[in-house]
Amino acid sequence: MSPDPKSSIVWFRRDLRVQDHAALYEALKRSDKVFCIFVFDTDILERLPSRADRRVDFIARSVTELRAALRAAGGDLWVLHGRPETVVPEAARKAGANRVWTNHDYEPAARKRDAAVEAALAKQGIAFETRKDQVVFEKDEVLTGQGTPFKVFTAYKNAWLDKLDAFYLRAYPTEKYFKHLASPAAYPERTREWTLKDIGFEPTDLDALGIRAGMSGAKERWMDFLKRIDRYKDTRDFPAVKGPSYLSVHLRFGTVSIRELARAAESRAGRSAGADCWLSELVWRDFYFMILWNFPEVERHAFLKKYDGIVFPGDAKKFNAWREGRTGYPIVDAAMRQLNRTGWMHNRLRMVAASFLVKDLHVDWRKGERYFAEKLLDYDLSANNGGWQWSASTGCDAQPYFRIFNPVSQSERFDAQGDFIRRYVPELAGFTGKRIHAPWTASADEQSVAGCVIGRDYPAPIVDHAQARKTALELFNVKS
DNA sequence: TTTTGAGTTGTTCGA
DNA sequence: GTCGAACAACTCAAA
Repeated sequence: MSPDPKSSIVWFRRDLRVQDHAALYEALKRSDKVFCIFVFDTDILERLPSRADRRVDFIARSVTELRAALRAAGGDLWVLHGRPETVVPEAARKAGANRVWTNHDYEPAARKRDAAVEAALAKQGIAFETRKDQVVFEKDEVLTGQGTPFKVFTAYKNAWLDKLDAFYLRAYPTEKYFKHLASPAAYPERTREWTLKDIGFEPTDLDALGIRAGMSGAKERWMDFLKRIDRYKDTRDFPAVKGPSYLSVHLRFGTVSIRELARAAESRAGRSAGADCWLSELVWRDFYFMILWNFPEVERHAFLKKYDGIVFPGDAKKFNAWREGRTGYPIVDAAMRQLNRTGWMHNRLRMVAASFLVKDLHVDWRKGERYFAEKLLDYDLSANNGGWQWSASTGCDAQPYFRIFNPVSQSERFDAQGDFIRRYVPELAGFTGKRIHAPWTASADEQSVAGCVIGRDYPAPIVDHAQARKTALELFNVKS
């Protein structure tokens, strides 16, 4: 059947919503009939170590909600399972579409995938159209006066804020054109109710963790954060306090629009220190997407080339102790146990844990970065890599490498009462607020009273921070 | 081309 | 407890 010139496909990926969606809006506006698809990519799924995967579960739930929303709008969602370069062209052909719309993805692997899909579509005479959607400003929109990408954040942020206006924050009113959604009956195959089991996966503990997927889950967290946004600056650094937005996972999968969030923050600009501070975090997000696009080699290499050749002597024993939360440094162990148990870690602790692995245990930052990638529900290559390289002093605008976090003073500053530590390292709960940060300094009597003998009930520190700090300084003292 | 000011989130030391 | 300086010298971005 020859393609109907007025039919197109919208391919949903990390943009699992119907409102304010760039590719969906463009497709609806320019076509008479729009078919929606989502692809469970077997190239990705087959590499996952477990059949019970929180991210797959989160996506599946979000896809289910997306399908219901599209159905309510008169359309449908066709859920496919296979390799995108095969199933996307096949779907386009079956639907008689001559155009496939999707939103930009900036990760190296995704860029490769999209190039392959585009080539496969071109062979069939089908166009591939993409739009910016997951960031406010993308790869080449905010540049230095020289037309080059920024490499330091503050200058980037100033230019970003200068350029920002209502145009860039406008919502794409998809609902205006919902009448162009292809009706369920128009789909070449009956789409059906669909579950995790269909792709060989199992449900996880998202409910027990209080994580609600989909647009409704995003909205719930967003409404809750709006009540707290003015206090964000003062509360965000304390892991025992409900300070963050907890929206990272929703930004990861696009169950909420970045424009909607930035618009709300921007509308408070200058009147709310909390909103200004949070907007700045959204700028960081754009910044790291921009860096990853312009310098894709950072995925595997140090951004600062002079540090790329460092051989990190930290061994598997140390790495395993870090992973399992038994380094003997309570704040680090609590952070790692939070990650292992919940798939999330507070931002302050991501820095503490990363600094500790690299600067105290002298393990290559890439190993830590990969471990976070495996565990974090909100894992995003750009932000995770950027954050790790920043902590490791190998990244953008590395301040001098001798800025090394002290795990005890960080603990005293940001978890003063030890509430967070007690939550995740209950064996230390008997120690007083002061001692809990460095329990090895407690006397035998104190340990006995606390019901926790160091070296028996909780590990003694596996490294001495002062000594490890010196070693790190030597490790990084390389000539450019 | 040269100059100038500045760089997310810090720590330690000594007064 | 608090404060300022040192950490060591480089890179970035704009003027």
